[in-house]
Amino acid sequence: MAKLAYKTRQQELLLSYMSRTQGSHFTADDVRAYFNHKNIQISLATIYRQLEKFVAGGSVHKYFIDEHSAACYEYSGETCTKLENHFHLKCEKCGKLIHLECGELSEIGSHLKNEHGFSLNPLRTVFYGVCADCAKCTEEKTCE
Amino acid sequence: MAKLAYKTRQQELLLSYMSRTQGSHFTADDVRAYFNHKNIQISLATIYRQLEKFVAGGSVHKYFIDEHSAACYEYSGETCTKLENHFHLKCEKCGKLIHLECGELSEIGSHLKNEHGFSLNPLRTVFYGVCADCAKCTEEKTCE
DNA sequence: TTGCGTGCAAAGGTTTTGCATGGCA
DNA sequence: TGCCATGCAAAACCTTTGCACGCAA
Repeated sequence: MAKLAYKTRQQELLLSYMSRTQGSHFTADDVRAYFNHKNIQISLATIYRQLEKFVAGGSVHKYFIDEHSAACYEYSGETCTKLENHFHLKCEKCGKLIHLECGELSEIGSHLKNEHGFSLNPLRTVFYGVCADCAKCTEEKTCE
Repeated sequence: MAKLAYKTRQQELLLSYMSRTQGSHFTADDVRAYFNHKNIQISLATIYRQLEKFVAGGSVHKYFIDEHSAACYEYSGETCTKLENHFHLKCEKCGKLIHLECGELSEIGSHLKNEHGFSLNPLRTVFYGVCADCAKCTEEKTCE
């Protein structure tokens, strides 16, 4: 599969963007907009192609939060292991994406593996539901 | 939100389709193709609009398995409770979608609720990973 | 020099929407 | 009759792809 054979200006730009946003997620268009704002041109097609390579290489993770909106990318640098207990919770009400570090939750993975032979990929899995804030608001009938 | 105000021919068609496919999932285009094959015309726009109403009403569940492919719909009839322990596992290798009934797994929901205040919606959540068959094949180096 | 990377524009596929018409109650 | 539902076509959206050119090694 595609490798990072050459070092290019665009690749450096993308890396610099991802370093500063480490720990949060971004879309391909976020990258384009960021550089466009600084009068630096970089093609969307190139961003997609570069991201695809990083995803294949394992240093960027890709997941989808909203049905047909843009794909989310998240840079983990070289410390892939740090993301082992990293889960994504998506609130169906307010749309908030919660990054959750929870060792207990990773037991799901063990259960799925041992009982069902399924190797969970927590980096791509997004848990949908209602976050604490929205649940509170619904009870109090103050939101929505 | 949109309600099933009127009873129409197209709505009956959709219901008849969903009754026979209960327990599995389908896309909007599956419905169109099925009826088109029988020389019964029904517009895709209508299917989408009808499905949206059923989803809002709670008797149809909607989720996404493949990134930018079509949305999946699943009819639960009037027995919504039956789907409480119903989870979806999606294999990243072979693309297979596994419908899993597991009481233990629903403890994730409890944990998320009690420890993190998050109300999981298992009907929309899809667990990504590698299924038993594909894991086996990878070990034996016979697949891919 | 070799061949990968880039940029542009066009195509791809699914879903939504505007508008006129049709049909339920 | 009044309003909702339908059908068609066009639009919207994100992403991929073909092709010619540029650039890294």
